Amino acid sequence: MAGMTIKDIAKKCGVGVSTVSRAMNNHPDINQETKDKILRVIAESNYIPNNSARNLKRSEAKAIAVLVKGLGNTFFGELVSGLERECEKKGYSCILQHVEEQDNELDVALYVAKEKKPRGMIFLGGNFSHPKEKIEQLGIPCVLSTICTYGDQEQSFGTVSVDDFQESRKMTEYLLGLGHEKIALLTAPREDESIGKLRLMGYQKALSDRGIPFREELVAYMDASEDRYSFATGYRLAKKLLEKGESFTALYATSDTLAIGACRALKESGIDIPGDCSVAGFDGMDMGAYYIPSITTIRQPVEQIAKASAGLLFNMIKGKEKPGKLIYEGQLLIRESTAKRKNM
Amino acid sequence: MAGMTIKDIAKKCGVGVSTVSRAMNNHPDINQETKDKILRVIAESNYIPNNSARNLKRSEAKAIAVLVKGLGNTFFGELVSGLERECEKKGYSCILQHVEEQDNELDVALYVAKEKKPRGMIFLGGNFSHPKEKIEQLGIPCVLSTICTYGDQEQSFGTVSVDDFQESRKMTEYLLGLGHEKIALLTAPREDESIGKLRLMGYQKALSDRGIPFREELVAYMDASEDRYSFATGYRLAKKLLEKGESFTALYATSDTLAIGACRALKESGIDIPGDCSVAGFDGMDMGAYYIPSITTIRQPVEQIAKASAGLLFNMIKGKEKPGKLIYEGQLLIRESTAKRKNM
DNA sequence: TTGTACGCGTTATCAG
DNA sequence: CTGATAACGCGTACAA
Repeated sequence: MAGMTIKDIAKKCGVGVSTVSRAMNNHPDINQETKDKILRVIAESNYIPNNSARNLKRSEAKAIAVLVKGLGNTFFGELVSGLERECEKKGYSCILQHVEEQDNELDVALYVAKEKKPRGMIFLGGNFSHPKEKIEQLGIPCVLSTICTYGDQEQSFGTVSVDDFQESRKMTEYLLGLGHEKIALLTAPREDESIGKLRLMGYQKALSDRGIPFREELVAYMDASEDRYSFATGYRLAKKLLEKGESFTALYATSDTLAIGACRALKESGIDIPGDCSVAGFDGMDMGAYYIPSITTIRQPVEQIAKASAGLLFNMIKGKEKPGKLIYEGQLLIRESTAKRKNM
Repeated sequence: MAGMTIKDIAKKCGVGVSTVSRAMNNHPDINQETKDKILRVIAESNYIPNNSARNLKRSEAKAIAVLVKGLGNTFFGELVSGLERECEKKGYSCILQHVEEQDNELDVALYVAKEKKPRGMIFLGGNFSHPKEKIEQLGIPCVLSTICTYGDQEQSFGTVSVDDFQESRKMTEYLLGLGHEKIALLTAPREDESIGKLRLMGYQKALSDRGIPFREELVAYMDASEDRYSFATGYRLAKKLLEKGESFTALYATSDTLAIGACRALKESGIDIPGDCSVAGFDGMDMGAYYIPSITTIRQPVEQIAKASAGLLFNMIKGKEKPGKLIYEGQLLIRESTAKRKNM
């Protein structure tokens, strides 16, 4: 039977609908025997409770929602798994919602909030430059994971991430330490005001600390409308740099995908990695370890970030904690794609 | 204001709820002026209709659901985009639902069917060996995309894919044509009854056509409980083969991810690709093109499959077409990772 | 063209 | 411990 409802089950068991409801939702006030019987009948009948009706009725679900913008970012996978584990521990369920690259994550969030009534929300990906007012309209605590916002203003949401500025600086310093001075940079669009900007600034800071002038010609910015963090973009940007005839002995891409795309472009120009040019990425994606050469990168501490994000959010839900900024340290993974500059 | 309902909007506009409903749902019987006014008020008020209530009330949504099992499979991204495009053309909306690797896709399907009331469903990924009865309980037309089921029994669902048997045979023949006779194979668990089995059979067939005996020692099967199509698995399986001391001049992995993992393992053993050993994959993932060396593979015609899947499903919905098997041809992409056997 | 009233499947409240 | 019944917010038949 297809369209079964709680009523059908009630009839089958010879009880009232509320008793069935109690059985399903682990309510305390119910006789164990009746409960067992009802659950058995439910299992036999392939009955599936209607979630729409549930959500409609329920004032607040014991759940949090996780909004993921932009798939393909493999490292979100791990993050999500970690988040799910934490939810389970707390007895919360975890609503996963994907947001298309071109969609506005906050609009989606508003819908999800209304439909699923979660008690809190975690955002992965996206730039997240939204008017404060609109965020507050959500009416539930929010945590941005992996997205470190630029600036220090009081925020209405929590934030858990690495310090993109410092980590980027760390990577640049590592490359400088290898003797590279002409370091090409592949990065987010000029307009970017979050991660991209911070990573760019970290790069600039490291240079200036060494008294090396920042050279705009060595930076390839993504196109705001067309590009994403993808292999193709990395390839295109590196190609562009090469065609302009820029000379550099290292290339630092602000994501591992970009780095891999760039490697291909370098290879096609007959440039050996790391012999002629070192290449570094950012994120610590799985696949960088399997690439040939394996990619030097900054690994984001995914488990920690997941755990901390969930922890912060749960505390915010309980009113125990105010939205704050949590920073975790990334790990510089030195692999095959980087080496000392030749002729030093 | 947070919890706004259709009533609030009605009050604000001085009209009845049904008029508001009509305005929102593009009903014909409504005065253009009142409609405009209502829509304006809605926009100003940040009102969001409650989807749970909508779904509860609506008998059937003009939508199809797409269930994706196992992210990480980059090539599903393209497929989903294609599907979405086709839906839009038909005026359908497209409900995307992710299924965890360890979850049962059919259970999820049952939930989604009940909650969102789509008119049809498309399944991506998974093995899909489910009892016919349970599938029929879904009560709506289903299409498996990319999953070609083994056997020829009459099915209750449609199927759009490449012919995994033939394509696998094609790849093996290509490798044989290069002079390779000892071809290692990285493939699905022994228990696999769908894609994995077909690809294995294609490999065997190609060998036997040439009178080359099938050698079990050259095949590395995934572990049913632990492994997936991942870099790590490819690495592990190739490593295992190497450690057993098997000698082979080509390695055919039944997915590009496996192939890339295997490349890494070969490299670490000092084996040059394709100099000492050719490597081939399957699927036509983006990243295979950027790998060094780029990976020879069978490219699945994603756009065609997406288009055909949607087309078949819509026809099944309209009752125009019975569930059937649609086969598309894959494309052998010869890239850098394969070459003629040395010393021929 | 518009408004009123009912019901979709649940859960929660309350009286038994 | 259990059952009837009132919401939840919306779409829609039907009446106006």
